[in-house]
Amino acid sequence: MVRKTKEEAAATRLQLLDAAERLFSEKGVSHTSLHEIALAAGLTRGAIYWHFEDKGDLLKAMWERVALPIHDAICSSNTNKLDPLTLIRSKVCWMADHIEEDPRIFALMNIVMLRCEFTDETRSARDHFLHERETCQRHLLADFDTAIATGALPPHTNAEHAMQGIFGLVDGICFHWLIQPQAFCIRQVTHSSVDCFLAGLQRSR
Amino acid sequence: MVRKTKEEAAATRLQLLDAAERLFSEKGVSHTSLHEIALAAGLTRGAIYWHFEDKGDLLKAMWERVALPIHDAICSSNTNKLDPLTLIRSKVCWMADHIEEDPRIFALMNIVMLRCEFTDETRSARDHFLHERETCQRHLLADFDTAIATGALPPHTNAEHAMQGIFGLVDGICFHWLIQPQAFCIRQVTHSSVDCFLAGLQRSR
DNA sequence: CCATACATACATCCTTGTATGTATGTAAGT
DNA sequence: ACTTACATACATACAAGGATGTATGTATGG
Repeated sequence: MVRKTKEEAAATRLQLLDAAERLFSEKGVSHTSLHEIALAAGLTRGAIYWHFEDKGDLLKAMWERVALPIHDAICSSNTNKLDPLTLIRSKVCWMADHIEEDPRIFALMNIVMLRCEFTDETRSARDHFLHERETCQRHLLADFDTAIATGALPPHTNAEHAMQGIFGLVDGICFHWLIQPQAFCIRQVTHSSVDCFLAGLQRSR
Repeated sequence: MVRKTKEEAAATRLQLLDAAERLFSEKGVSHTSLHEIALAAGLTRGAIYWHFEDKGDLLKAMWERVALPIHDAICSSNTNKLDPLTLIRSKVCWMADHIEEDPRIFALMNIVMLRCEFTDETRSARDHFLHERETCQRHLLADFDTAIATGALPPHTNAEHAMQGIFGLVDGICFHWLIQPQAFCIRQVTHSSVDCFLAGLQRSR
């Protein structure tokens, strides 16, 4: 059955992205062949090579599709007029709050942290990831600056260290949870750890 | 040149481990062939198959060689009679204090976090890693219990959450640093973040 | 003389990339 | 309205290169 209309082609593309997402997350990027992906989507490699340049391009496309909402959540401006620390808390806990429910986010983080070698093959996807990561860090840094400026954090606070620390904290917990999801509740541990870290910032001398 | 004596054979084995360590860290585990490893060690695949069962076994052996000192550092008993929080601090900062100097530790963490897909091929090595990881966590948990029992931390402290949090913190910072080593000083950020986290624990209600 | 410690040779299986085939949608011409 | 022609959206076929595992060769130590 050859698909013809643009809508059907777009649907095919999504099927391929779905299959790639699932297989990459289950078996690892380099251990998944394009043949397997096409098969899982009920297609052939011809479809993949029509929609994507190669495996790296497919990975990148899959990556971009999921990374967008994550990026938006963390880089969103303070529309609700939350106080600075509450804003930071809600942003950095976003991942832990959604990774259990949203299989797509789970798959992305699983691929990034456990199922993907950072190498030439994944370079373009990785560059995209790093670029978004930097944007998130800049926004978070600005949020810390605001918190310091408004007195929510003491004036001597090192915003750069605070940002790197809290970012590492949530990613590290996520990393451990992905390795052993049954070991602990990522939501609880992330929330209490973030609260603890922010409390430590507030009361530092 | 065929090597004969047991000492020479042992040296050959170490050469293979060295080559594997370097290439795995540079190119990723699945993107490094046994042929490349043998070539880098000035040998052939025959030598690898003599000393190891397959790629997974080689990875596991390489892993065990480096993981041991890390394990010892974190699971060591409190011989210096440090106060509980200082002990915890020194243990969890050990990695950040050594990863820049020791290329072997750098390679191991780089492989674990960025250059290795957690999949069937790496299963035996991963299981070993997870087992040591659990041992470290148990020791660290005991250290937190001691800290609570001696009053260094408030009695209502959740030791399990604290352990997961601080472990995630240092691993997450390590993860980010490996992705972009030039972005920040891992030692500084780790130390200040750990201090901050422990301060938060101390002054929590 | 036998086991060790490799090197070499061989067969098989994948995987990738590309080239080609093909059926349909679509737009233009008449 | 009907044909023509071309682009689209794949499927199929082909060629080439690795990578792995194993089988065999071989030189030396003990």
